[in-house]
Amino acid sequence: MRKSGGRNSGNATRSGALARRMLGVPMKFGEDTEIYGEGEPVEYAYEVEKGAIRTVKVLTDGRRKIGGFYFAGDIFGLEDGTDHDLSAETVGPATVRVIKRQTLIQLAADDRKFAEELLAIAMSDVGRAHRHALMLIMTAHERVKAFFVEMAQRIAIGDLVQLPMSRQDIADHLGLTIETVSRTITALAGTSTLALPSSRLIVLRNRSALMRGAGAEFEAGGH
Amino acid sequence: MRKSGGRNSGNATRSGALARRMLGVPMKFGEDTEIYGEGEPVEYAYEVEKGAIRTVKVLTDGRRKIGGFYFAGDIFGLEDGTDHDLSAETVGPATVRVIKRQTLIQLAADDRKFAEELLAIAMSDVGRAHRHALMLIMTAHERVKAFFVEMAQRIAIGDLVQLPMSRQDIADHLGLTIETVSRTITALAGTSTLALPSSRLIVLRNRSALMRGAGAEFEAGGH
DNA sequence: CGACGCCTTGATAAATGTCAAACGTCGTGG
DNA sequence: CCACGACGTTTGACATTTATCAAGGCGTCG
Repeated sequence: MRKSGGRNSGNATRSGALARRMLGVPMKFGEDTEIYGEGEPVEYAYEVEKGAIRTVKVLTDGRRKIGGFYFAGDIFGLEDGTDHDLSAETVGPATVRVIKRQTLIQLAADDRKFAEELLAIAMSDVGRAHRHALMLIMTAHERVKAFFVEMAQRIAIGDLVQLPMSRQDIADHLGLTIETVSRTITALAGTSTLALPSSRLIVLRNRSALMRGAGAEFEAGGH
Repeated sequence: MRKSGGRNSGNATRSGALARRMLGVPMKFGEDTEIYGEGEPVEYAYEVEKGAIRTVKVLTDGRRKIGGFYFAGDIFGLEDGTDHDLSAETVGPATVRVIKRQTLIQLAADDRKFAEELLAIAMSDVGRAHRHALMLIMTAHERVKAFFVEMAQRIAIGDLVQLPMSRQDIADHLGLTIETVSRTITALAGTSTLALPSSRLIVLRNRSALMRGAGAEFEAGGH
């Protein structure tokens, strides 16, 4: 379904809770590669070391939903229940630290500080999921703006955002069609809110215009 | 904004992680009463003992979003960060167990089993938020159906669902207008998928028709 | 009995999705 | 080195869904 430029996103290797402790085994994955599938048992937790990951759910009628994107330093795959609710795939080539869920729980039991950190990660995931849900009740323009605000916070280098994901991925994350996303981005470029040297390269020209109406409360809490 | 019949939802007192351990102080609240406000510091965690709670966010332009509903046995208020992202209000008169967040963390540190349970609660919240987000990308009909499927799982007594919340609450939870919700419910009653003896009383007449297309994956995982 | 709030229903407008085609970029092969 | 082809993206015309505006019904409580 994809091929795209093998250009991988420029976000540097940020270290997260696992990397700092040298936990887990780094594994490399190619582009558009499944790391775990929907319905598979939850056995591991993962931390992105390099690249980007998306969690995906495909409905029976073919519609696709992207639960979230994970970048360097982010942890994913932490779910309750026995089976994964969504599958996880690489957006581009990526390196991921893998650790047994059971090991993680064990470590948490032995190390109180780590336990708190783990709980904090789970709770911040709750916050992220809530913000995502909040975003989905807004208009198409607001959703797209909110998406860029989030990307600005998470993967911007200065005013530059190098998008690792396709328009289709963005659309599936925002619950919109690719056409609506494309039109909205064009409109934002028209008002000089942002500029796009290429479709995957976004320059933030006016952050306050971007924030305006884009949830208006995405700065608070900053996760 | 509300007055409604003081009829409180019939769901019995289910006990959750706190009540089972006799933790926290039970407090009574009247209808439509704020338990904590958006922006307030996160100091306590809460468990519903009786009644129903909604978490609310009001956007600057007046739009209202309901993050979720919590019923007997459910825990809410567990957030990371220092401030609440959404406020919490009673839907009808309710009893809520209140416990200091710090106490909870302390307990978790001492009791490994409890720590795991706490982590599981946070993770299941993530799951719920994801399902909510998933629901929000579907059509109005599907969202309403999914809502009733969820209610059927969470507060049904047999085939009877006694809704504690107003149409407006449902609309704000589903990201729809009250009119669209109303029309959709009428349509579902028209196809005998459900019957409504009164606006707050729903009889599930055809669960499979309700599930059909309503996410189709809401049974799996059952939280 | 009357008023108020909630819910439903109807007519119309606006937003977004669908279908279709053209454009640009990039990699491949002549 | 250039031409072609594939794919992702953009743009356009039109259909559909949902929101908005407006009014009426219905039950509940004072």
